[in-house]
Amino acid sequence: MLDKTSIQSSHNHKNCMQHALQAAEKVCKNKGVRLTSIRKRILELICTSHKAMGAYGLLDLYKQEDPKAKPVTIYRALDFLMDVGLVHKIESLNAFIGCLQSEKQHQTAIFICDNCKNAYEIDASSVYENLFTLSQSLQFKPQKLTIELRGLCVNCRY
Amino acid sequence: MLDKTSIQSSHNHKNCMQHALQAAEKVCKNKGVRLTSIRKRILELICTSHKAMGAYGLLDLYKQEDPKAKPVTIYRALDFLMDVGLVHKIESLNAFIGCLQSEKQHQTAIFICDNCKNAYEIDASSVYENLFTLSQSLQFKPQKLTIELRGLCVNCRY
DNA sequence: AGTGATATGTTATATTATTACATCTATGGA
DNA sequence: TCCATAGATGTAATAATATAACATATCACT
Repeated sequence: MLDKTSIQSSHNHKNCMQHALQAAEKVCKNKGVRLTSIRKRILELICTSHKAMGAYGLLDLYKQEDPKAKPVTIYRALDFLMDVGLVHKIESLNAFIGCLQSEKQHQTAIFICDNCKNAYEIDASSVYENLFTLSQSLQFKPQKLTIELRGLCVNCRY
Repeated sequence: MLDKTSIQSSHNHKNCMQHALQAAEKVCKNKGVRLTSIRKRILELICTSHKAMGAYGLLDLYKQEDPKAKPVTIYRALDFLMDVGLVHKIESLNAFIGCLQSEKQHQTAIFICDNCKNAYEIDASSVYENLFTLSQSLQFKPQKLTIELRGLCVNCRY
């Protein structure tokens, strides 16, 4: 689970990334789906930083290794990774981040710094509870929640 | 303020819309900005239903009245209307809805029915409080919140 | 090895949004 | 009233994001 320390610029990102990738293998195994080499590589590329990445940015990177890659190559990998819960789309940016807590069931909000572009997924269960209650009072049946906060992170706010 | 009754298919939409348009005039006057005829017409088109509308859908409608209209015509109007708070973008749909409570300061969540495509903006102040508290604990300075729930509305869930 | 399901390759195109620059219009001050 | 100018609109081109359709390849199981 992401905690307050991981939002610090100082956190050990190598560990952070390694953990995400190991979790990915585990999650795919459990679900009986295939983390093929393309999919794995796209996930790695996303996870190299906490910055949200656009599909075409990923394509540019991936093309360095496979010049014949096309947009659909990336979108297919992203669709898979999102289905499995290894990647999330940030709707307000049309961009993607790696999920650092893919093993656990999670109810998260995404905090996006408009200065450094880092995006952090933070547990927000109580916010979900709140929204579920509100849904109930409207007799609305929620299926997918999007909670995104744009602003300035602790490293960029001053 | 939108309340539980306005999510019913039965609500009187003519009133609903008229109210939104009158509020728009007021809001623009107060802010000293110009609700020109293009802008007003685009707002009217958005407000004719509670369904989220894409920019190109609006363009098609608007072209019936002004065949020379271009995408940028619509996007400029939408940008203005969003700045003033008369329209909101639904990020998860790349679509727009009219704001029915533009006079009041508001902290809302958007409930989107994936069946009938209606989208309702509902007061969610307590959710905002919750997220502000969470932000504080992360020393994150929030500037814009996006809260969207996709699911099934009371009219479509059975 | 054969079969069916899943994944990938390839081409084309759809959808959403912005840039750049020209022209027009509203508004306030001389 | 006329001018200056800021804001609004016109017009063309293009950027950025995403999907469709169909062919081929690969995996996993028998």
